[in-house]
Amino acid sequence: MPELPEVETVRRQLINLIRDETIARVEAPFPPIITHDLHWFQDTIKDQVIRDLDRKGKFLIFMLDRHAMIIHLRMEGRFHIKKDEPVLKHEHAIFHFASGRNLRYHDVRKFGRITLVEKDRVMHHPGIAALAPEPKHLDVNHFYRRLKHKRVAVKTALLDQRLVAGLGNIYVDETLFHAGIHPKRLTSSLTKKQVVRMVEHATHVLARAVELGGATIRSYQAITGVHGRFQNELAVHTKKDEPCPICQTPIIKIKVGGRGTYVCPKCQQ
DNA sequence: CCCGTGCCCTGGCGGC
DNA sequence: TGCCGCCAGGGCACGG
Repeated sequence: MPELPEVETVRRQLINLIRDETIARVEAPFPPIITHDLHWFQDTIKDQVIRDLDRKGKFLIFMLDRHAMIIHLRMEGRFHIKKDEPVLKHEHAIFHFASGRNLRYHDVRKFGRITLVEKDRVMHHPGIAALAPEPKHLDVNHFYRRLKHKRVAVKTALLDQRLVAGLGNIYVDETLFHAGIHPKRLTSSLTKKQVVRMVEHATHVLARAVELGGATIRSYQAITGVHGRFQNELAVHTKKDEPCPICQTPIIKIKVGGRGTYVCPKCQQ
């Protein structure tokens, strides 16, 4: 669920809490979260200092001394800063700092992944290497040409991080609503004008959501006690049977590419 | 190469 | 009240 705005919110909040902390020890009660031999990971990360926290698409990148730790939160990964509290059921990695505090990675569904690479190899991480630019940095002509040559639903294309980075289920539904485009439309049938409009709305929706600290729906929460406010501005996502904010027609929920999708059947043709 | 499907995983919810 | 079965979904592996 965390998409670009939620991951960016986590990044902004977390960096102020962990910058300059030294990682003294790592516990991993559920080792598969870490995509390496656990002992190698623990030995390699030990004594490195957290210098910065970056983001590429939905990936968080902890910049250490010699290595970068790349974390994808997937559906419901989150972080908490704690001290001596007991380890909870869904805390799958605990980074103990020399200061006595620790950073805990919490993930009920265990979908998230943690990878450690040498700093100059970040761009070789397969997920990051394949990332397209975010909407605000897209070359619209190039994007339009790529869409022209595909035979997939536009929603499927917008979710494909190799075509455009940062959008997930929530922001794709919102983008397509504001652009007045039906999620099942084939990308090859879109006009240049529609693609331009779509990219503009994606850019705007993401920027506005970042401004509001992301959307808090279902389980997403950035850091303990902190809630985003973008959910108050959602036009269609999660709004089944509620009136369309433009034409009052009830919003319907359909499936597109296996994903739950909210649409105004009148505004989106 | 392109596209569709299934997998990972668990809490929550609907149905009875 | 309790239990069963199914759904949610980002990224990736796999197969046609």
